[in-house]
Amino acid sequence: MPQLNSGGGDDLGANDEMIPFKDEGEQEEKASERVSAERDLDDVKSSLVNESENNSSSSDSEAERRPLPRESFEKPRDYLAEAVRRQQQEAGFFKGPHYAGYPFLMIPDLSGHYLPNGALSPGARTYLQMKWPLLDVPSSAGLKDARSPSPAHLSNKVPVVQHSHHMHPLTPLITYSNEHFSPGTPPHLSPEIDPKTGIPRPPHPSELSPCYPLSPGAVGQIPHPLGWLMPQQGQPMYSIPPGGFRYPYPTLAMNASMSSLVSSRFSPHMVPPHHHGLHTSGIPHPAIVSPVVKQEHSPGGMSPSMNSKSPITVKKEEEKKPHVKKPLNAFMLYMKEMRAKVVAECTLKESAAINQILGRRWHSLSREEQAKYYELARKERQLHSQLYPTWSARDNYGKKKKRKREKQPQQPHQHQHQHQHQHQPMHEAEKSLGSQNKKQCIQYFSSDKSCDSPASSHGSMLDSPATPSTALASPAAPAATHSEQAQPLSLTTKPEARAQMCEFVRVTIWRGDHSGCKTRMVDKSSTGTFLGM
DNA sequence: CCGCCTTTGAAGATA
DNA sequence: TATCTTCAAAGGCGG
Repeated sequence: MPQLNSGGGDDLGANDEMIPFKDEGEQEEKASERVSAERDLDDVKSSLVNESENNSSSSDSEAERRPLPRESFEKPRDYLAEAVRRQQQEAGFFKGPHYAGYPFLMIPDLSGHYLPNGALSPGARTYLQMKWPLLDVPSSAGLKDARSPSPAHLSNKVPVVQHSHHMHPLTPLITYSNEHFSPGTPPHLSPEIDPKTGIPRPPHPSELSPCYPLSPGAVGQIPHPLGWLMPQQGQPMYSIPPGGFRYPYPTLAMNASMSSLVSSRFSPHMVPPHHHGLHTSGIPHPAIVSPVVKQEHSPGGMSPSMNSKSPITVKKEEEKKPHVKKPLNAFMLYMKEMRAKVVAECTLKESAAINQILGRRWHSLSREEQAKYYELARKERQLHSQLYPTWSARDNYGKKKKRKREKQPQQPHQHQHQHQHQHQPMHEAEKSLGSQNKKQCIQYFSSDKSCDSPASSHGSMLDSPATPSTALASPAAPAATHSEQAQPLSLTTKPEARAQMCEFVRVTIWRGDHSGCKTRMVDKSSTGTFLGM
C-alpha cells in the first residue's frame, strides 16, 4: 500500500504508481516459448532507453532518465519527485514551448462532462476549441507544430506529446496561457494535510504543492474546487453536496499541475479566480455521484459527525451520504480520453471491446506518455484526498453490485490478481476449448492494425495481448523507441478502412465448467480461427 | 432495468 | 507481506 505521507517527498501514493508493467514478467513466464522473443524485447527496451537517453540532451538528473526500461521505470517516486522538483524549480515548466505538451489535463470530456451549463471561462473556451481535434484531422498543422518533437522536448523529461493522431489528447493544454499554468508553488500554500492523519505536514520540496490547503476540519466543508463539473451522463465525476460549500479561499492555492488538473478533468470554471461564486451555486463535485446530502462525512475536525451518534443516525447519514467515487487511475484517465477516438476508429461500440483495445494501446504507449497519465492520476488522488480526506475506497465497497466472478479453482496458477484473470480471458475459453493452440486463437482483437492491438499483429504474441512486453514488441513500439513520434495507435489509417478492419462479433463460448456459456467479443477476422473454422 | 463484459490501477481486505 | 477483491468509466447486450 502506498504511503500517503512517506515524507520521502512524494505524496498520496505517488510512489506506487508507475509500475505499469508489473505483470509483464508473469505473463512472460507463462510464455516460455517466447523466451527468445523476450530477449529481443529486452534489447528493444535497452535500445529504447539508450535512445531516450541520447535524445535527452538536457543535463538534468534522474528525470532525464525518464525513458527507462521497465526496471528503472518502476521507480516512479524518484521520477515524479524529480519531475515535480523540476517543475517547481523551473518556472517554465509549462512555459517553455517544449513543455507545451505536458499538460496535466484531461480534455476530452471537458465540454460534456464538466460543463453543465456550458459556461466557460475564456480560457476554457479556448481550451474547448482545441479539445479533441478529433479523430484524424489530418490538417491540424498548428497542433502538430506544438507537438513537434525535438531534442528540447526530450531533454525536459516532460513527456512530449507525440502522437499518432496529430495531436496529443493532452496537447490542448498548450493553449493554456501561463496565467493558467502559472508554474511554481503558490506562495500562500499552507501546509498540506495528511489525509490519513489529518495532520498538517510541511510540503516537501519534491512533492506537488497541495492544491487545496485545507485544514482537516475545514475540508469537509470546503467546496470542491472542481465542483463545477457535471459529466455528460448527468453523473458527476465528482460532486459537491448540494448546497455547495463555502469557499474559504479567495484565491485558489494551486500550483501549475493542480490547476491544470483541475481545469481539465474537473472544470474550467476552476480556472477563473471567481470560483467562490461557483460553489455557492452548489454545483456538484464530480466525485460525488449522488448529491443527496450536502454533508459529507466529517473530515476529522469540525464535523458534526464527530459527535457520537446513535447507530440509527449514523446509518441514516450513511445512506444520505453522497457517493464519492474513487479517483480515476491512470488507465481510467487514459480510457476516458481515448475512448472516443477508438470508437471513432472502429465500428464497435461495446465498451468491453473498446476497453480491450484501450488496454493494448495503453501498453503500447511510451513510458513518457504513460507517465503523464500516472502523474495525472496521482494528482487526481491527491486532489481527491484533499477534498475528501476521510473518504476511503472502502466506502464504496458494496455499493456496486459487482458480478461474482467465479474463481477458477482448477487452475492453480491463475490464482493471482483478478484482473489478471481478466487480462487473459481466454483462459476460460481455453478451458472449454482445451488447448493452448486454441487459446492463442482466442483473440478478442486480432490482426486489426488500426484498431490497434500491437500484440495481435504478432502471432506469437497472441496469447499475451496485453502485456507491456508485447506492446514493446509490437511494431509500434520500436517506432516509439526511435522517436517519440511513434504512432502506436495507428490513427493514420483512414476511418473507412479502420471501420472495416475493426469489427467484432459476440461469440458464445461454451465453458466446460459451472458457468456454462459465455459470450465474448471477438474480432470478426479472428472468429474463424477462434471457432476453429 | 440491472448487471455483465472488459481493461488497468489503486486501495482495502484477507490470509 | 503477499495475494485477493472491489471499484473506478463506458455502453452495448442479455436476461
